[in-house]
Amino acid sequence: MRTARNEKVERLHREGGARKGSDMAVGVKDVAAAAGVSVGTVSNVLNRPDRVSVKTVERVQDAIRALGFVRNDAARQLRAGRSRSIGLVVPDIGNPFFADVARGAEDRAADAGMTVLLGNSDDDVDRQSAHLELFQEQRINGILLTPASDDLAAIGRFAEGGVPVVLVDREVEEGALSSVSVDDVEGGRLAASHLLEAGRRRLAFVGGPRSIHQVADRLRGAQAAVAAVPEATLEIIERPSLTVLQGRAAGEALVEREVDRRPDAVFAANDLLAVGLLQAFSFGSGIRVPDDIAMVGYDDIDFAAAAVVSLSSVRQPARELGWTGVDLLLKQLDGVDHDRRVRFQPELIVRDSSRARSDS
Amino acid sequence: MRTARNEKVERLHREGGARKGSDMAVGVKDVAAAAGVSVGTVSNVLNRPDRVSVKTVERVQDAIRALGFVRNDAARQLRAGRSRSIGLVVPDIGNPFFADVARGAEDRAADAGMTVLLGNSDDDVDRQSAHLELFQEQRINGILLTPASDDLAAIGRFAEGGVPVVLVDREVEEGALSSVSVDDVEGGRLAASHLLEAGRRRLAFVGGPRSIHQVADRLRGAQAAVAAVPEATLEIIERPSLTVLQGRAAGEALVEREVDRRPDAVFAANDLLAVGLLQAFSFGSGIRVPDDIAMVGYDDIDFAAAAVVSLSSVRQPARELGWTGVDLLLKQLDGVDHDRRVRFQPELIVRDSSRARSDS
DNA sequence: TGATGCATTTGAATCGTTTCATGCCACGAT
DNA sequence: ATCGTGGCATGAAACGATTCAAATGCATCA
Repeated sequence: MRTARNEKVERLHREGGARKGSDMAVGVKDVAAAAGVSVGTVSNVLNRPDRVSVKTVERVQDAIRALGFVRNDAARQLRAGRSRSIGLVVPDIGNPFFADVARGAEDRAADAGMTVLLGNSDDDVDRQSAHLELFQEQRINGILLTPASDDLAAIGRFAEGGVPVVLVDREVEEGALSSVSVDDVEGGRLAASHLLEAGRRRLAFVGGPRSIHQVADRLRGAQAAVAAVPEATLEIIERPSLTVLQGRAAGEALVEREVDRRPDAVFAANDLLAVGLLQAFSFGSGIRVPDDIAMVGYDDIDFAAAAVVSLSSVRQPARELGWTGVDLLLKQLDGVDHDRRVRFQPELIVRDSSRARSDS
Repeated sequence: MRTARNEKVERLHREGGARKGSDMAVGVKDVAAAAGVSVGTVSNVLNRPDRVSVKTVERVQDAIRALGFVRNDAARQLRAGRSRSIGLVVPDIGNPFFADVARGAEDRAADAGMTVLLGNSDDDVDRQSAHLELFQEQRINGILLTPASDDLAAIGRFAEGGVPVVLVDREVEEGALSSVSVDDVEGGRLAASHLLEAGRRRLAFVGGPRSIHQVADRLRGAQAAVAAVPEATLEIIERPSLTVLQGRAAGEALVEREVDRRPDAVFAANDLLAVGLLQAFSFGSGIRVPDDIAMVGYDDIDFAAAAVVSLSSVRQPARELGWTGVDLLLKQLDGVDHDRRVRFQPELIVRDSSRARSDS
């Protein structure tokens, strides 16, 4: 045994430290042998250098370098009972909003020496649970999840199974689930108030299916703001999804209308809709933005600022959402007492699409 | 020992299968005890059900369900010596192109029951190697990497360390590295040829630093196409980065020019630049797209189709890039002989921004 | 009846790291 | 000289799934 080890180390040395191929894994035992200490000491150097004398630390670290030792995380986490990864399940990483969430999450995780496992659910419950199961096998430390379904019960059960879950962009009334979200009611209020303050009175809300939590909340906020101004009205233009195409269709319908039946301001439930509306309004439609119709979108995606008529939008801190989600998870893991639900306030970014009428 | 195990199982049963809390992990031993078989059999049920009698399989699976057993992947991979994850390191997941790459990679990985570890390098070599090291500790099966630096030597050394590496959107002349990429020279040629065929002769290329491999190639392709048409010219407008802002600045500079010194077509090195140019051209600039200046971008990001003047663009199959990258990795792992470098052909998507002059 | 072959099951050994009770040593106080 | 004390180092045990040589049961055939 001893001898075998030694031979192995010698072979490694002979090869000059930079091993080609990959047939042989260097373990703590090899390092220990090379440094002339015990495995326990090597482990201490790795994890609690302060408990080891300076001289020994150096010797061990030299050996680590010389042998090109890389910790085997599987063994480490087998012993520890937990891994150093967290799972992130979003509907679609291709959606810029979630890409930003992922970015924030990964940043925070990397700070903590943790790693992010990515899963796309496509809003499909089966894909979602497939990911959750796989992640669970990896003994992830926790999950950031934007749930695909309204069936939070299943997720609740999952959370009770011992894996901390943080809901992203979705709150749950009660129970053990943590969440990071943005106050969508306030966002809707902000948008509508801004339009009202700019002197608009005939507002319209263009939004996706009301079954989507976020859409309903944004509408609610807008309604509240409108209700506070006596002569103001809010028309609801419902759309089946939140895409550019739907926005364009909605816009074209408005263009068709008689001029005095058009709203003088539109609040779109997200920026994609808003972009579609903008497109419809610019095809020689006779509608000028913001002169005839002022526009406010939601999400403040990168393109909002880059649109031809730069789009006012309610900013959601997507990156912070991800960052904070992981932060919550980490605190939960450390057993630190903390808020289980963080709610951000949205911010209105005013751009050209809702500036005062040029002819006011 | 026996007794202790049995007590544990009984306790689990008493709690009704759905364990609250998380103080106790269910292992193969528990399952084995509950099913009245040995651990080896449980393992066989899990991994080679065909070697176990039907009756036993059922009994074991019942026990698994009853106890809520979840395989501990750490132990599994410790024994196996390798994990079931692959690493993905991109400059920024917030960039729609890389988000799509990630999407494709994750799809393919999920098909194979594998999991994707995500890392953002921010084009920073240190961040990049931090990720690589972390991933290496996790004994990932391979890495998909869009390298931050030109220092492929370091990455080559890494690859020789035994971890299969697939470069994404970047090729390497020789050596052991696999890659998936798109033929950028051809993409440049396509764009320029298209503009030439539409009758344009005074072309301009707007592009980021030439040190970026992709930029240089796209330019090279465009130059080749232009050289083939005697009276055609190609002006190069160099820009320090590939952003909307830089595009707008370049556009404004063109607007300033005397009319007869302007190009009649612009090929932008990516869509963000193109969007910026479009913006500059539409501010009552007197430049109409495509009548005065035709435009072609690169990447075909989602917004290209949604722009006010819908943008012609050279499509890169981002999702396939990711998908194929993982596929290459998997083949490499299975020892299947296969191409180590896959190169996609780009595709030109023609939209309004480069249609024939309305007054032709 | 015993031998033979096949299908199934067994359980100890293994992977590489961390933990922790234990041992060793040197130095200062008594 | 003896006892404590504190600083370091040690190495066996443990984590949980997988593997594989060996054992077992069972049916078939000579």
